[in-house]
Amino acid sequence: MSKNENYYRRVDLPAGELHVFAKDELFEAMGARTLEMANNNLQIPDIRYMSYTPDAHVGVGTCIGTTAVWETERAFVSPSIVGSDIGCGMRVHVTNLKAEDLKDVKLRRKLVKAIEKRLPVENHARGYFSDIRLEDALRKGLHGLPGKYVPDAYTPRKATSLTHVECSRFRFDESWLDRIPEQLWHRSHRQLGTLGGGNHFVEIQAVDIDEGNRRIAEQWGLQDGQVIVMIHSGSRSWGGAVNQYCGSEVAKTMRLLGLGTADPKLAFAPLDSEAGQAYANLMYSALNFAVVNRHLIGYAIRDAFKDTLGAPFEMRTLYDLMHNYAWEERHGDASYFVHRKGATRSLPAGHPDNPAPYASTGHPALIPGSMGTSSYLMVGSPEGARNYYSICHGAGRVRSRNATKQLVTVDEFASSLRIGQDDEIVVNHKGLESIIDESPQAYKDVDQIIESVVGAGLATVVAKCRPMATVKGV
DNA sequence: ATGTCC
Repeated sequence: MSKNENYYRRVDLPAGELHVFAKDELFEAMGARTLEMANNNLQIPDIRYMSYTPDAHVGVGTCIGTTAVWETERAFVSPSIVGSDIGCGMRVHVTNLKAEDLKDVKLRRKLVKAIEKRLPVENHARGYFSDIRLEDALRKGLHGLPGKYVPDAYTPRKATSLTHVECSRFRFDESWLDRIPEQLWHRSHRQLGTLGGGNHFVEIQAVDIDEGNRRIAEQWGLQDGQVIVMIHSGSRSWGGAVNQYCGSEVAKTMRLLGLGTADPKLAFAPLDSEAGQAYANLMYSALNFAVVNRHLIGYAIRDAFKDTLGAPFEMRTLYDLMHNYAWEERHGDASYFVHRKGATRSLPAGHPDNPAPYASTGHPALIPGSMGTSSYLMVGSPEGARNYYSICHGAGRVRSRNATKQLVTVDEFASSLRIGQDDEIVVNHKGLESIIDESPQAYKDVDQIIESVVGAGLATVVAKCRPMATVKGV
């Protein structure tokens, strides 16, 4: 780590201050368009704080990597600063396996096949959980699931399904659900327990503990070489339904109140307006969907492991958390409405908002890398308060899907996954052509992102997680 | 991201 490196700067834009947490070369690579977008977002009335994490890049209306904060009493809510996949986030399960148990590439292939059998990954796929009512999941989150799906039977010594999550149930005014048209409801039926496409994935990884945080790693129950399962998915078409219905409501309100910026795609409304309330309440239903969806993906993977390995198998939940959402948080003595779009909350030890099991360590912050590269388990630092405890959400895209398809060959992609070697990262796609836009060259180097977060003092590394097998949608 | 244009 170079001593003269800067990891933070304040950028004074015409509309206000943008705080950027990134090492110099990452900041310089962000480009003028990211600053233009910040300047538009800073024109939303009464905004109190806005920042970019080092993985920030251009998105629709608002950059992915944004944290934007209002005081709750005069808050605006913005579908653009939540992002299209409401509730998108990460989940990690800790197995009782060691990496050497999965050393045989044939076994990893068998495992990937077993996962595909229980986890629909193709476009338009229906989920297998036909006895779960969509309404119950939307209203009550994990508490709306039948008992058999809260699989603590797999974690006999410790119940972790409901306690080791950022939030097991988002409460909201459920009468807003009636506003969603029947046709949009229909799309979401039987979609719980499906992976989705794009950057969503399930990955089997091996843990490498960082010496500096070995004590915390042990308190989290992690050991070197331990196999974990990392899940990245969101609210599928239900989030889309919420955006579709609320998008037009928010647009109406903006016209009525004469609100807007240079970017017509940047949508926002006062939180206490009719449209703001519609969006906030229905957004919470989508957060419930996303948490339940990742939970059920975990449930399916447990069964796949059990089918493949037999033997006593455990897969307790380490944590589930989001990186596309907005909600109320207390900071100091005041209440704030915090938006995170491609940003992860990372609370330090002792912070009162940690779930009970992580009160004394801080909760795990789950940061995925790109395909073929490592992922990270982080923990927040007290100094993270200066950024409302937001850190990065992953590597961050560096070139478009089309540009990546132009640039990267199938052979290059295959070699980055070490296809054909003993330590091959097994992928569920026979041909890599269809997911070449997810190759590592589409993304920034996650190690540089992590170095920036650590260098800025926002969080520290607890473990680096090496990929062994990956399941992707299309 | 998304039954990615019913």
